[in-house]
Amino acid sequence: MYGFNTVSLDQKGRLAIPAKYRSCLIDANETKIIITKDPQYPSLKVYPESQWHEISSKLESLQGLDPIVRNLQWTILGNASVIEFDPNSRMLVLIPLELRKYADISDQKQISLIGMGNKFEIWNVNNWEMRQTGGSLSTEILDVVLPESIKSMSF
Amino acid sequence: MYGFNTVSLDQKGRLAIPAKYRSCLIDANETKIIITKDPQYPSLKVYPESQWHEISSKLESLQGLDPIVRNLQWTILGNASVIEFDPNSRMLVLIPLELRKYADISDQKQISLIGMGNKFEIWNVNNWEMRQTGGSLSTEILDVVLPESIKSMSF
DNA sequence: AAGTGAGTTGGTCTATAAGCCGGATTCTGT
DNA sequence: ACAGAATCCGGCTTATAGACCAACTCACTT
Repeated sequence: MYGFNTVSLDQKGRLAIPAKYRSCLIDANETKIIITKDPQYPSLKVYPESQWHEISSKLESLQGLDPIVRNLQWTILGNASVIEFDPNSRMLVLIPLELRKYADISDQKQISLIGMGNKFEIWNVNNWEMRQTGGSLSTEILDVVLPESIKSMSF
Repeated sequence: MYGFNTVSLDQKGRLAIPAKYRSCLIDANETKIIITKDPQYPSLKVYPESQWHEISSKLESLQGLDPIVRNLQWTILGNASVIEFDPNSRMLVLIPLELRKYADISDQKQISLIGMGNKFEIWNVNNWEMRQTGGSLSTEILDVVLPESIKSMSF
């Protein structure tokens, strides 16, 4: 799952996974994807199930009453939407309104998909453009000094 | 058990566990859940029995005269409410008034449920909204420097 | 230029949650 | 101890949101 795509959301907020990504998922025998918030930027991340399993178990094992850790857990785990799909279908997935609002795509028709190998990201077209050209985004969510324990982790 | 839900309490303070969570509990052969206070924030935590067993035994084994530890034990263990449910029903559970007051949902119709994998949390909708957007909550309970012994634990 | 595959849209149907209601059990007061 | 009342618990009905299905259009390929 690599590369850039511009696709459209329909009026119901549904996204059809592009064929390129779809075939990757099928080849890897994935049957579920998980959509959740990106803790740093106003965007969404989409993981195949196996990948999600890694992420979430790492995150859940981060114990502690540290507010930053709890924030990460809330953001990523607490907003995860698990979606099971039929490999034969078009993989039409409904992105929950809460997540659409977060990524600022609730009233957008066009959105950007960015393939990152084992996951892909969903961006507001304008925000992605700004990020590419070094402009400032409408919001940057997590802007704190991370504890060493999680600095080296990827989500 | 992942993701965000807004559900309603009925006039008597009862909560119907959402189907998403319900199926997870059934799959894991759980028949009891434990509701208790979150020591840090005005919210409640709901554990399936097996998970609770881990948490509570860790917490009970913490010996010492440290006031913070005793506080944690009082808050978490002392407020735990064990609820047995029928896997065939809607899993309607009555949240004790004391706990409803604590989470500031005693006169609320809508509440937020946040799935955290092996547990989920119950929040006042407004408090959750504030937390998400970085605003301040009506109360933050435990805001102290934690001893090393419990810093690494999660409840 | 036609056919195939992908993207998009709309409609329908089912599963789930919310509200209502009645029965049962417990607690209290006499 | 018994009766009344209040609280707790399960079932039933209705409305709605989400999942499924099918068709249409556009673009690309041969």
